Amino acid sequence: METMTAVMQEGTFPSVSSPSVTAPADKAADHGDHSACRAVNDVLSRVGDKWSMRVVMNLDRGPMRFNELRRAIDSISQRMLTRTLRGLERDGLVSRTVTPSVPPRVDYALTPLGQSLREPVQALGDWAMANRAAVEDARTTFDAGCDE
Amino acid sequence: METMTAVMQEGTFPSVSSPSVTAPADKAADHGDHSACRAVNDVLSRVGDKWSMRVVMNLDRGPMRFNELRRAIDSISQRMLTRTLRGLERDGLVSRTVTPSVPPRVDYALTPLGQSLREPVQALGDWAMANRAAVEDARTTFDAGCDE
DNA sequence: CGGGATCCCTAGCGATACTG
DNA sequence: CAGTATCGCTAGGGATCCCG
Repeated sequence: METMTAVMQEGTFPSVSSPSVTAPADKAADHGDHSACRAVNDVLSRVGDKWSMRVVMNLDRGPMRFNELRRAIDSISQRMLTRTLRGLERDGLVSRTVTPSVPPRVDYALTPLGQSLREPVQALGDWAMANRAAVEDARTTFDAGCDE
Repeated sequence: METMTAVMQEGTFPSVSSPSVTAPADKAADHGDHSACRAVNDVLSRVGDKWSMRVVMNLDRGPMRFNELRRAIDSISQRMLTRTLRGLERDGLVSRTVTPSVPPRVDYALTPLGQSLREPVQALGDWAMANRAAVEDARTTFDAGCDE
């Protein structure tokens, strides 16, 4: 077995409501809500994972079987689909339903928790769509200025 | 992302390896929106990166110098801070300002683009905070049922 | 102080091949 | 069909030393 999501120890994340944009030189260290940071880092790992969100997005349209998902995502290897689904299942984002028929049938579906995750992820997706041009442009500019 | 090969020598920083844009015009891969998927995967990689968001969150409180950031994030290595900042700068999320004084001074700050990213990320952070108990519970249950 | 260059170890992931 | 198991590669990332 293995630990899929690397849990870290400290840092800062939510509750960043100190808009002292012009006043540095004070405490530089994070203010320690360790558990909060861990949770955020945790979900970020899930989301940032190469395949998790692809799976979630596909599952959004209803339950799917293993190879159905495999074909839908297309470029994913069978190994990674298995591992990704296990991770999502472990986190309670996806449910796994086995139907012991003659060819065994397994359906994967989003749990309510999984569905609720879709919303903030969608927001991030919207940001990506809205700003990808800016980002790509910045990249081009940066690369050019670096090499010239 | 295709032009990022000659810029660095030790391996270019983040980015999603190859978003499965294998060329065939049809093939009925995902559900249509290839470019959208690529953009989302892209930003997801940034966000899911171990350090990027930590840096962004710290920078939210105003410009900071290199070692100031280093101390703030604390567990980050100098190498990763450099690389993370480069990546964020390349994507236009962070600006780098050099002041050629006797001890050289370099300030990093969030660009407007970087600040705008904070919002959807915050939403994700909120989700994490709201559901971390559910996730941890699911994990415990899963692990127990798996090993018992 | 800021950051490039090296060394090296580990996790992530893809490609088979095999099983119920 | 739905996995599990094994191998091997490479990108991620920590530690260290060095330089302007």
